[in-house]
Amino acid sequence: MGIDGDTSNSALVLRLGLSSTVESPSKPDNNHIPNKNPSFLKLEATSFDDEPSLTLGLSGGGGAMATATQKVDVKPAAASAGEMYPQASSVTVSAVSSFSSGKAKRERELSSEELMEVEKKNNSSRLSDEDEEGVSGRKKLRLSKQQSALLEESFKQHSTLNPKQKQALARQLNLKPRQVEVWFQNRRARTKLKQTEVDCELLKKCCETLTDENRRLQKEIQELKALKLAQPFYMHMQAATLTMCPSCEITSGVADGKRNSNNPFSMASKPHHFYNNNPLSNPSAAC
DNA sequence: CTATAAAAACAGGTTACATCA
DNA sequence: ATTGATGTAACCTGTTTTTAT
Repeated sequence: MGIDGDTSNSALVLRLGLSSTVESPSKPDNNHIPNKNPSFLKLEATSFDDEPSLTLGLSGGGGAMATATQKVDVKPAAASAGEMYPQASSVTVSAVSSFSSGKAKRERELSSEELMEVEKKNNSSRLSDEDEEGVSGRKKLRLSKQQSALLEESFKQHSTLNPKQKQALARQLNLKPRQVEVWFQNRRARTKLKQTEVDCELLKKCCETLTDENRRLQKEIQELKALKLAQPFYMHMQAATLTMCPSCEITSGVADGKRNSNNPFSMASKPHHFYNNNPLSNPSAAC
């Protein structure tokens, strides 16, 4: 049984190594991110700079102060996209305390996009659908077939997006950049999950094979032990030949011959008979 | 040149909702 | 009509990388 664990472990390590190489492309691909901000932010700002809530955030100059103010006013917009902005400012105050800092960070991005998007919604039939129920809690939209297809298409080309691509795709799909971003994140995760499942199946099969092999070898050992007990004499020679596979045995035959000449019990041929007749004595896979 | 903080992006995990059998 | 399973959008948290100071 100890053998089982050992072999499967080594197989596991090997396999994981392979799978990790499969997944690797995402990181190197992300290196286009660095110089995105200037143009990206500018674009965002121009598209919605007439909103009062935005001016709050921007006026902070980008410090902790700015994030705090944005955290306050953004979330209601996200939670209730269909509602008017005037309401947002009043609702937020009560909601602020429950937001984590991480969330606030994300909302900062969302704020600009959200505002821009809500504006769009007035003329977007598909987005206005979810507005109606987005009054409380998390809203969940279903992407249309076309949107999914386009996202898939884009994902095939590159599994990560730079800000410009994200922006363009979002415009094309009439979605928020954040939604595109989330979709890609989830899509990457699904891809990885699938790959992991495939790897897992492979490992299972590998494990089964090794288990069978192990069982077979254990059985063979039992047989040989039993034989040893039954024929102590014989086992002297057996010991010499047991570790050899048939192909090796040919070379050992010479040695046997030499030894046989001196051996009063010259039974050189016996081992061969043994091997030929014993169904358990298959050559090991290694040979 | 180095140290540091802030910002952005991502991975991994989780939650909540929609859909279907 | 109800319910459990499944898929997935949205979210949270921690980590890494980049950039500005």
